[in-house]
Amino acid sequence: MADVTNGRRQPTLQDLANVVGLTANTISRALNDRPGVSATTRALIKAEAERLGYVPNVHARSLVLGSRKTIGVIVTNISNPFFSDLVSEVELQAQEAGYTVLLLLSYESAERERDAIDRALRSGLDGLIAAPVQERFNAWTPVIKAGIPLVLVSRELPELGVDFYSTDNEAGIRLTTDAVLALGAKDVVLLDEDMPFSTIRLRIEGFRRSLERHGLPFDPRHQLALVPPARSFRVSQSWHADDAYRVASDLLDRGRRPDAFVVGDDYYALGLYRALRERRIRVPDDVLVMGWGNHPFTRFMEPPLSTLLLPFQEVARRATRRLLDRIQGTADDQIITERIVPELIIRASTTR
Amino acid sequence: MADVTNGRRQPTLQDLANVVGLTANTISRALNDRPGVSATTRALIKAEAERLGYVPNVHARSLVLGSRKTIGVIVTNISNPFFSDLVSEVELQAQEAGYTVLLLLSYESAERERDAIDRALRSGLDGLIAAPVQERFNAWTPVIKAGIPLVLVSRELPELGVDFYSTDNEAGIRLTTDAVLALGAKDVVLLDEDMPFSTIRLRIEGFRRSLERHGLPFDPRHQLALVPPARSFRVSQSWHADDAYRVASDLLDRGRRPDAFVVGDDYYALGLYRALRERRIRVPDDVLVMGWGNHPFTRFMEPPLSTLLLPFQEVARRATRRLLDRIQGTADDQIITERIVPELIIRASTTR
DNA sequence: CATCTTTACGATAGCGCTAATGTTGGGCTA
DNA sequence: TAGCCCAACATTAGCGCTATCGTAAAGATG
Repeated sequence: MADVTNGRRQPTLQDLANVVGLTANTISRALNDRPGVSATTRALIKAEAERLGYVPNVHARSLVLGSRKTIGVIVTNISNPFFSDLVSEVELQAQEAGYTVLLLLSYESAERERDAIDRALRSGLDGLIAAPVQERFNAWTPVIKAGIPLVLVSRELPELGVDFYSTDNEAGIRLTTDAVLALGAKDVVLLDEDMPFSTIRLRIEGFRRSLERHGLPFDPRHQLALVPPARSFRVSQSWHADDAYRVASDLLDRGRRPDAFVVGDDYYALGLYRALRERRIRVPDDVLVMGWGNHPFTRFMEPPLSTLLLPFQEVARRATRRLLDRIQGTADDQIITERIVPELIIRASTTR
Repeated sequence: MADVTNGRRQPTLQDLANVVGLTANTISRALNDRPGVSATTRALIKAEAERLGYVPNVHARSLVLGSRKTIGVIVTNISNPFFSDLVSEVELQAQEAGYTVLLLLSYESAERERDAIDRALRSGLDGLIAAPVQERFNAWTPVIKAGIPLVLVSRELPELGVDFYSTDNEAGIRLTTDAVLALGAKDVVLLDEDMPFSTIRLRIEGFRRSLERHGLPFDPRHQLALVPPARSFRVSQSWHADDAYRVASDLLDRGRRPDAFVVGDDYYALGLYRALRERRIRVPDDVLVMGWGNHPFTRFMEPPLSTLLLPFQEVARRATRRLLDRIQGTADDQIITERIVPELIIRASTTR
């Protein structure tokens, strides 16, 4: 077989045209199922393309079409099951729409986030789905300026004026807190991360309101146990559980004996369980424990942990659809803010 | 300020050239720090580019340079901590080398894998890191044909003749099995997935050899408990643990009382623990349990699970470096096959 | 002061593709 | 059979960038 590619690796449209005896344009129309080619030549061309292993050059195609059929996803780390589920679902949705996914990780670092945004801009993406690291929104303004559709998830930046999809943290904390209060808990402690995220602030605020609705006092010194921020976001590690173990142990050793714990992450419950077990405090008899996130191991904890199923798949689905609508120009010009209510999962840790 | 972009969204090199009064060529040289521009004009150009928010068009750049500075990663699902760690590390390494990462998921489906490969080829990637779904290698030959550097991880396809990096499954199963045998176990059961992967075959084979080295018989009907393949790979779920629970319960209810379990995934140990607990079989007093993977929850199981730390980060690091070497043409033409030995982590579940 | 070199830039071409516009010839109608 | 239409192709141009070569002016050299 003659080398149609003139020594180049991949055959081009022109190579195909030379072989078939037609012009590159016709080949392009044939392969992309555009009109203007007879059925027989179309078949011939497709067969020849297959035979030569022709793969269209996306660089050229992207250049002329102005699109790469790629959306970017910026999240802090995919070791967090929430984000891995989110990214998985985005990939699935994008793939079905003929888009591929560029993954950029920020590792909870503002600097890395800035870098990720920069790389996203330089990658010629059609759109971007992002869970921002921080409260400062101006890191994202270049994306807006560049006219690249942006949809935020998980953490809101209202100043940006872009679509936002998230799990409903307020509804979530209300569901979990009310569940233990309904069982008669009078002294509930919220064990959560000590970070200045809007999500966490919303949780604390919602927690406070739930207590007050039930006529219970809220004193931050008594009702809050804050876990120092995690140190590494690179790998799936259990520092969360460790830190929670330490914080819970301290609290218990200071003689505090709440009758219920509500936590901001299932991993905290893992550490909390150990602290309680060591002190022979029984769940649920002596204390109720309510998780957050429905991590895969929670069903197998002893006792099985009541927790909150976060609808991250649904968040991802809606965010991706919205982004694709924006990319394809089929979106209305309204700015959507949706918070999807999570689902309470009651297991033995809050059953009496 | 005059609209230099003629109504287009993003300013181009030409726009910049018009503003500064030079040619696009000079602008390009200035911005990319290539010689042929005086220091003063270079500074001027950069300042102007900054002012106008100029972002180079990657599509055009990729077309002329023939590279997109992007590597693809094909894995089955990122809900598996192994793969999420792998992808994270690849992203980190790639990013440091100035590359971005395109994520493609195959969900353990041969069909989806084929589609992912197809999309990878059409995405104009510079290279590809992949954990194949199946044993059939011909799905990957188009990648080789297209001349795109490919590095496999986790699952080997020797016929392809490409670099391969993995954790050492044989060494791993030897480490875990020998650990329980060293404690005097005489009747060990391997609880593993019932799938035709080379990794699992290697585990079973290594398990058999370990038994025989210790003068113990290996009868598949007694020493093997196989868990049906997982049903969904989309989300982080605990079907693994469920299935293992069922298989272990069956085994125990048939009256089998092995003195040690070695499992192929920490999630199996989670289900196994429950099956044992329900039958008041104590770990480690009545039976030893050895995990696999060092999932973040294992330290907090009761008793803490001995397990195997899989060096997925190291695998990712080496694979990425090798791929980048291949892309940049700095690799020798040898085909590397490396298996990195995992690290045994002894906890209470195998302590007497 | 003629010649050579160097610096700083411009002019041109082309990467591989698609969109827009031409061109041809065969079939149809009146 | 003149006139028209339309399917099936070709021709041309251009997306935004970089590489290559060309050129004018300034400086170096004897």
